[in-house]
Amino acid sequence: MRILLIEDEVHLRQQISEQLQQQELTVDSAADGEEGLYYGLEYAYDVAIIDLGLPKLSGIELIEQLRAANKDFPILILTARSRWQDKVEGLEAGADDYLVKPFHFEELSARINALARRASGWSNAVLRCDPISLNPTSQEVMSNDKNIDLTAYEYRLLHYMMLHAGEVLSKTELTDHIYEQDHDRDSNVIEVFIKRLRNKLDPEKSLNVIETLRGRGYRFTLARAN
Amino acid sequence: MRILLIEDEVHLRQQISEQLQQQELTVDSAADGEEGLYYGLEYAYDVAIIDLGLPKLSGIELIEQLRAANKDFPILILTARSRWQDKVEGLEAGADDYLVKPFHFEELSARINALARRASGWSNAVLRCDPISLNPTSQEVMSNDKNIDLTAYEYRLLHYMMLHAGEVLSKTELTDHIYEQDHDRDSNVIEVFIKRLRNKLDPEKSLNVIETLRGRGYRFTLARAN
DNA sequence: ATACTTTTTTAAGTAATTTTGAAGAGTTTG
DNA sequence: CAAACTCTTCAAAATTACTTAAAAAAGTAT
Repeated sequence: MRILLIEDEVHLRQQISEQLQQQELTVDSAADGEEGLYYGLEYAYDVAIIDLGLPKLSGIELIEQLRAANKDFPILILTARSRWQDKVEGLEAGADDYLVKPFHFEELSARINALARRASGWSNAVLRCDPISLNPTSQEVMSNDKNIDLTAYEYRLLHYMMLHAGEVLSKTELTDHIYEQDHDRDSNVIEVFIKRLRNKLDPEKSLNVIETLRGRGYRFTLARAN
Repeated sequence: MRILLIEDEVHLRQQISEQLQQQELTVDSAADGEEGLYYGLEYAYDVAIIDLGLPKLSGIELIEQLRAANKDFPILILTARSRWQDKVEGLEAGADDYLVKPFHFEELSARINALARRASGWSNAVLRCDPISLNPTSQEVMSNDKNIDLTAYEYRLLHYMMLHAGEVLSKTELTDHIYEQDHDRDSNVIEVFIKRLRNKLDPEKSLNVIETLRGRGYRFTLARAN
């Protein structure tokens, strides 16, 4: 994910930039409005962080110009506490959220993530356990970039197992989470579904996606990649 | 698409409600904050319109409570010109946009559309999933540059599905967003409309526009083109 | 108002897919 | 090796969706 940071205070800029990079985000930073505008128009960002008190081109003007140029990435504005009223103007100009300085870094991080998620239209993150991925929104399951068609219960089982990738899940626990309450305990449905999942996800049996732990349950062996 | 309208002035409420219904939107309306809160917590909406000068529970409190309950549909606030400053508070409380009374209905309509489509990740006003496009303003639907005549409910269904293109939508979710509250749950209307949409949008069955996920729902398969 | 048209809803039959339990084969463990 | 557990297969049963047609409701025009 690529972030555009426009902030004139050198120290704060470097601090934010570093911390975002530690979150494995890509950060381009600009020190004034003009430079920021250039970046904003030139590259594609997932989120922009804009300080309103900017030299050369004010934050508000910058936002207006970006929006006028049809740039629709989410914009988070930063304002000094003494000028917190400015944020209203900022929101009017097309910003999506604001933060008053000083702020905790966690707060900034949380908002960036929320903005990015909302902007990309996903309310749920995709579960990735390479080479298998599951998208809860579209309910699409892919293995090696190939689409896997699952039935309703196969999907439920896989979803639960991927959510708990690496954990040992007893058959009882699995039935409990996959069926509404009080489902017949004397049945081998889970075994049957496990079999089908193994077939569909990994027909060549080269991955060993689901491990059997005799007497204890099953474990989804692939590690979470996100 | 289902809208929650909370406005105490009877006349204005009815007027807005009627006009929104002409846009093939489903509208639930409430006359005070308490009633509005009840609806907002109970049902799923795509956008809420909240007047700030509300009896029983103020608009601001209402917004705060909805947000506190993790309701994240976009909120548009209405304020009297004499109290336009209130909008600041409203935006802080978690509203997404505002409109000062009196306003032109087209303005309201445009903003609702903009809010809804931004919330579901669309950047353009016309929903395009090649070769199908839908224009919420003119209510025109085109497939391969040919105009498609849809009935009111066919249009509502398609609009909602295209807004959420790629997502799995259960029949319950679809009825919830297309009909006002208390609609018969034991009915196969959705199936019937899906059938009609499939016929009209793609008579040759060459596209597979709407996919069935047995036991789970339907998915509009064409990808967003903007 | 009344007749006519269109749309929406219901209902019922049909078709298709999924779920499930049972039974036998296969494995592991003590 | 015997007991316990798991795998595999299969088809009956259950569920779910599709399709059609006609009744009901809503909307228009006369």
